Amino acid sequence: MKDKRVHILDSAELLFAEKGFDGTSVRDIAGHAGVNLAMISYYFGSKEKLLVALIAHRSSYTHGILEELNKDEKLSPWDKIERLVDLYVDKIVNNYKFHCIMTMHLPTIQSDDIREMITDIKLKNFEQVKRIIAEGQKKKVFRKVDMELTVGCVMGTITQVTLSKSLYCRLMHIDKNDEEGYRKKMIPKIKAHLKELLKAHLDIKNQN
Amino acid sequence: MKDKRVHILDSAELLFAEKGFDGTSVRDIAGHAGVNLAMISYYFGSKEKLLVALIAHRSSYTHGILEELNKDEKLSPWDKIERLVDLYVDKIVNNYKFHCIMTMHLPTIQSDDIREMITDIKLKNFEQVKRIIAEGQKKKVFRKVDMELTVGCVMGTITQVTLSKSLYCRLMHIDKNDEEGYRKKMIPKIKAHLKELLKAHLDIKNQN
DNA sequence: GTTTAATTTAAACGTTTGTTTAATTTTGCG
DNA sequence: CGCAAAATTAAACAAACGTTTAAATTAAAC
Repeated sequence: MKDKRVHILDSAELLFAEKGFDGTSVRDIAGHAGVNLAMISYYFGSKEKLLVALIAHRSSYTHGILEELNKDEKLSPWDKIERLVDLYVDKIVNNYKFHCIMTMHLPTIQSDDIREMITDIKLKNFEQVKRIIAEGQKKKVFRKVDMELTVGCVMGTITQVTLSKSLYCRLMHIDKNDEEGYRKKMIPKIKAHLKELLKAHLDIKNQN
Repeated sequence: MKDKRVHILDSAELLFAEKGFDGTSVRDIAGHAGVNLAMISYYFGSKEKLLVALIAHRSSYTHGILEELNKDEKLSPWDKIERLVDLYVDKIVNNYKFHCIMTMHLPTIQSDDIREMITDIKLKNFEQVKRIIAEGQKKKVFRKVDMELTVGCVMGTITQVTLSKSLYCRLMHIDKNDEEGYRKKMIPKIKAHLKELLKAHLDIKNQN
């Protein structure tokens, strides 16, 4: 059954996100996935290789979408910014468990291979976003901004709200256990805010 | 010697930030601090209580500074925003190890007490910042914005750049091992970017 | 139906974990 | 000095860790 591999990966994702890589034991994962302890070594080789498999499994398709968005010549720079915000907010909020692992636990992971792998994925996505901004600047629609920090701001805002979920639930009077209600309220809020923010920040007319 | 307590706290901070709470053993900390393993239990009681002591030790003074800034009636809303950015960037970048622990590892910490403690600290600081923005809105200098997300954006940007340090070093062609050079270049960059961003975002004249 | 390979299992492996113990050394005070 | 309290130590503790083993079960192929 191929299902078992996926079961293990799903359980690992959930537990790594909640308790961290080191805070999660192989027994935890096996128990949660309902498989024998030894199956994890049998399928993935080791706990660390399980993490690698998880990352590869989850981060395969993002880059393709960004590339498509970039190539679309029918869209104006402002359109692309809007789509970009939608894309990232949806992706991160809906896969926030995986996003937790990628951002929170990256620095604590000792394996150089894994760190390198994650950095590469991030760098490639970064380049795509930079190209969108650069295009807007070339067309004299966007003003000159610090591109790295502009991207960092968008990513950082989403990450912040995602990682400090319980904090923002308290601030915004949302029940933190109502996963579905949280998304329904939060996603449009973040999208609107980021679009507004970028509009003010990037608009060449707001030069100061 | 009181020094030994501080030694242990410093080592714990460094190692928790680098390897995470669960990724750091009490033996690691004792070894790094140059003290006997049993001293940690002797002084702090347990590994978890050591973390509590660390948090209490580091997060004592921030709130006072924010309160002072808020009360200062000689400063305009824009002045306060500038000072706020300076304050936060300096604080986070210079204490980025502690900041790592507070943001990255908070969700993975199982103890409800500690989580509650950290959330409380963050909430209090949050309220102070919101009051600054609210004051600017009352004085018709700032426009109406989503306050929670505006604060989230500032915090998120700094956190993003701080946590993904190695990524931003690669992006900005800074040697990631040159700690001092990194700060010298990065701190003014982040400050300038955030001030510019907030100027565009908050200015009542940029209504759209 | 027999044989071979793939899967699944319980048990055990040697380490490492956080914490405690009990003995020893250092310190502060009369 | 003498002596009690505090600090420090090496050793041991049981529990949990990631991984391996070798036997048992299931699936696939001929």
